[in-house]
Amino acid sequence: MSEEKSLNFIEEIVEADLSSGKYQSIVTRFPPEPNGYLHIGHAKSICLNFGLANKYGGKTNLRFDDTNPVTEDTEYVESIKDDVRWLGFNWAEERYASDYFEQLFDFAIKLIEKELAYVDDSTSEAIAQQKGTPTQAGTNSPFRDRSVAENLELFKAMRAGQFKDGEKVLRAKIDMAHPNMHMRDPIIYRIKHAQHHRTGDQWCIYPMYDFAHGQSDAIENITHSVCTLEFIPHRALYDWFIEQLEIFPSKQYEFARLNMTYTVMSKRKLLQLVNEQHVNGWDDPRMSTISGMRRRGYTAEAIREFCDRIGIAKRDNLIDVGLLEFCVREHLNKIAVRRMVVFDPLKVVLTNYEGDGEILWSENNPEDQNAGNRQIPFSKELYIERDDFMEVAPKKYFRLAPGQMVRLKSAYIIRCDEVIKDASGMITELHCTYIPESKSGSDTSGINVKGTLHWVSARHAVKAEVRLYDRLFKVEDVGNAEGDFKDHINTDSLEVISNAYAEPALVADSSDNRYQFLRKGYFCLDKDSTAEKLVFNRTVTLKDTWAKEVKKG
RNA sequence: UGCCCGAUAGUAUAAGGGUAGUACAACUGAUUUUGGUUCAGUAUGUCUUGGUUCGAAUCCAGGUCGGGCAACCA
Repeated sequence: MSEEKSLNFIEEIVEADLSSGKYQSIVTRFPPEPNGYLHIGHAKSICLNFGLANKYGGKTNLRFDDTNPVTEDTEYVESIKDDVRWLGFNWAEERYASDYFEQLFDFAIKLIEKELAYVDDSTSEAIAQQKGTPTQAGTNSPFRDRSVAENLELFKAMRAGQFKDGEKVLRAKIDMAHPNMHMRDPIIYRIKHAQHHRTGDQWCIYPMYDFAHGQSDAIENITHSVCTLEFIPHRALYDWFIEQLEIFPSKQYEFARLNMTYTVMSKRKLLQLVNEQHVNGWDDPRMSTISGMRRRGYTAEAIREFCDRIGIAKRDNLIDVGLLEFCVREHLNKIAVRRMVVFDPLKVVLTNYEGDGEILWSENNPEDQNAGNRQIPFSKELYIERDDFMEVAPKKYFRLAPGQMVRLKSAYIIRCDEVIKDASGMITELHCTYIPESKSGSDTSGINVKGTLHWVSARHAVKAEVRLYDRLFKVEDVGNAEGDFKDHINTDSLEVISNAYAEPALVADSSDNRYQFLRKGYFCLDKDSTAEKLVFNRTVTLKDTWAKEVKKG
């Protein structure tokens, strides 16, 4: 008996609509504006919209809400399509609000004919003035009572390009005293002599969001139009247009957008980070964009799992970025092959080791027997991690220290005999003895050690660059922190290790390969890699209870 | 001061009149050739005041607190 998973409030609505017979099947849509790259907040919406259709046997359209030519671009269209596909979703149809410009224009004509829209010559300042305030009713525009004929003529003249930007707008005629500000004769068309990324210079008037979104939903027979909370006050308008235009009654439902600790989640801010070069582009691995997370090594499975776990509700939320990292680790632990890489090398000489060296074996992934084994060369001179040694070790320190023993992973137990320093007192190498009977797999030494270290053979090591990322912001709630969000940027969010030493089995060929660098974290190949130099991104660290212990003191 | 949303452990999210549960985070311990993984366990919660009811997180009323709404943005 598997436990029935509880439904979120939107699934409940869908199930009710299906069981009441209101709909036989559902149609949803994911409606990005192509003016920026998608971020993890969009992933939540994508998983919701596509997830609903998948679960209830419906379909989802990808619709670009491209009604503002000034900010939009095909570069964004392409990136958005890539990201949605990468996340693992297939849209039924690729649509554009701009596909409907002619139809939308006709809708506007219909409204004018019904005396529900008028051309207004007021300046934008005057219109803002007329709107009133939330607590104060607005006032009518002096152009509100133009005749249908005059409105028709003027609106067509607007389309024909007879006016300059801002000279005239088309407004819905509703109620300037309405308690909902959005119902106070909202602007539905404005003049913009601008090149549109798809329609070129075909149009010089463009519909506003409120006059495009709901109608586009209706045209596509969207049954459940899911959006975020800030559109709640728009719903009245959404419904009003559908009713007046007598078109398919799509319904809008709102859920709370995703906020995440140590992260900004607005296209405007992300754009600013890119433009002002606080990061290296939209796909910088520190960015909360889908493309950034992809480059960093997060998997689509992990992101989908995350979206599933955070749930859907209507209250504002701030999700711990740690949950995302948990999902990433959880997936990577199962699929990543293990390799040993030393970031900050300290030479170890095995004084009693004779011969040219030998080949040892180690498992590629202890979580997955099918992942097989690999060969690792072992020799007299090795590198270990500098902070895996302490001259004066505290209690409970299981790593190397003078006189102390540790196991080298998949190799032998060694004991530290002597610490070699240079003139400045800097430790340059460790002289150790190895225990021949302690070889992994055939250990007859009877020695038990608490610590196991990763290592590489000095002679066989391969150099690689490793990029370590930390959170981009220093404060938890960036959105509500004092001052400008850029004041809180973590200037130490990128650390580059240009000469890490890797075992020779680390010959990455694709960023689809996921690695766990033993005791270090999960890594993937970066696109900056060349034949001469491999570059790895740290996707996420391993959980580190020892570091926590040290911190506690 | 108008209209609209919301309020359950630290953070999220369930329970739809009948035992407040789950996950992450935290903390104990066990296992471990990764101080990883896994496993076992602990602590912490219904905004408030009334009402309805045998019984309220849930229904009703008042309050409090938080958020949104006055772009020719979406």
